[in-house]
Amino acid sequence: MAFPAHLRQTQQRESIYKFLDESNLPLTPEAIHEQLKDKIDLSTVYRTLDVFHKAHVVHKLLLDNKIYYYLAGEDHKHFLICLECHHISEIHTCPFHVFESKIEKETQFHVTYHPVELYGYCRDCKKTDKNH
Amino acid sequence: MAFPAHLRQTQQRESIYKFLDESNLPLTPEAIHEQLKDKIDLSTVYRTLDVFHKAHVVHKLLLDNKIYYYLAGEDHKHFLICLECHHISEIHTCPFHVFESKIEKETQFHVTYHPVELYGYCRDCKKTDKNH
DNA sequence: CTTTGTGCAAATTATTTGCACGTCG
DNA sequence: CGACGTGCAAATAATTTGCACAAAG
Repeated sequence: MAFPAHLRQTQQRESIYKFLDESNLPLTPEAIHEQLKDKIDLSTVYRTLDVFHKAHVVHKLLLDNKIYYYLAGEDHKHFLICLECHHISEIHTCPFHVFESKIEKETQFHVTYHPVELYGYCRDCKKTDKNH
Repeated sequence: MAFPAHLRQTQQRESIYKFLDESNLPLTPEAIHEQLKDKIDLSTVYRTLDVFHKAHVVHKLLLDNKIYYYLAGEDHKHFLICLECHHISEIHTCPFHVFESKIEKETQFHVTYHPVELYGYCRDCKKTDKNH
């Protein structure tokens, strides 16, 4: 997808945007900087992600006390997050819209997005542990 | 609700548990410590929340780059989070279970919980800004 | 008693900021 | 040009840890 039109476009922002786009999964500022460190300072990564977030270009997600960023994209994204190995994978369906409009009507709250993280244990980690 | 039976029960843990239970909304370690600072050290708050989290007694949520903790309780909880004033309120319905079992079947991922945060603008903040 | 939790202080990690300079539109 | 973004270094905030002592079961 293309770089958001209403934001000033710099080389750094483009790189970060592109990297998020290609990665396709949530990433920490650290991880982003790790890949682009010869071109971009870590503080710029933070500032850029913040700009992106305020512009609703990215969303955030919490895992293992670290903040992950991912492109908001055109439709909602949802992730399966393993509590054991911390692996994140994406799922591609969402029956949640109905619920959302119901909430909007009842509460007059304007819902802009609903990231849904499903936490649990992936197939491999399920075996290993006494994780239920 | 009662203190989880399988965890060693100390005064500090009881206090923190009780405070979360009464507050009923997600809280930061800071905020918890603020209330209990004469009895409990901040590092104990962190350690306790971590124990609770590993035992699935609490869940976490991210807002404004701060981590909030709330009691998992017996049934799922869902929150409306205002991106403007950062107010959190709870909603009490959830049509998500069906989706959850579908995912479990398809992916063999064992879902233990699915906190759902709906982000958007509350009634008051909706008026104020050019928030859509 | 033996194991596990806690306070305190210090260390580490994560995030933010000021400022001089560079780049975008 | 003039407004806004960036790098660098330094500051602040958030979270974690070591260790000696205290409390729980």
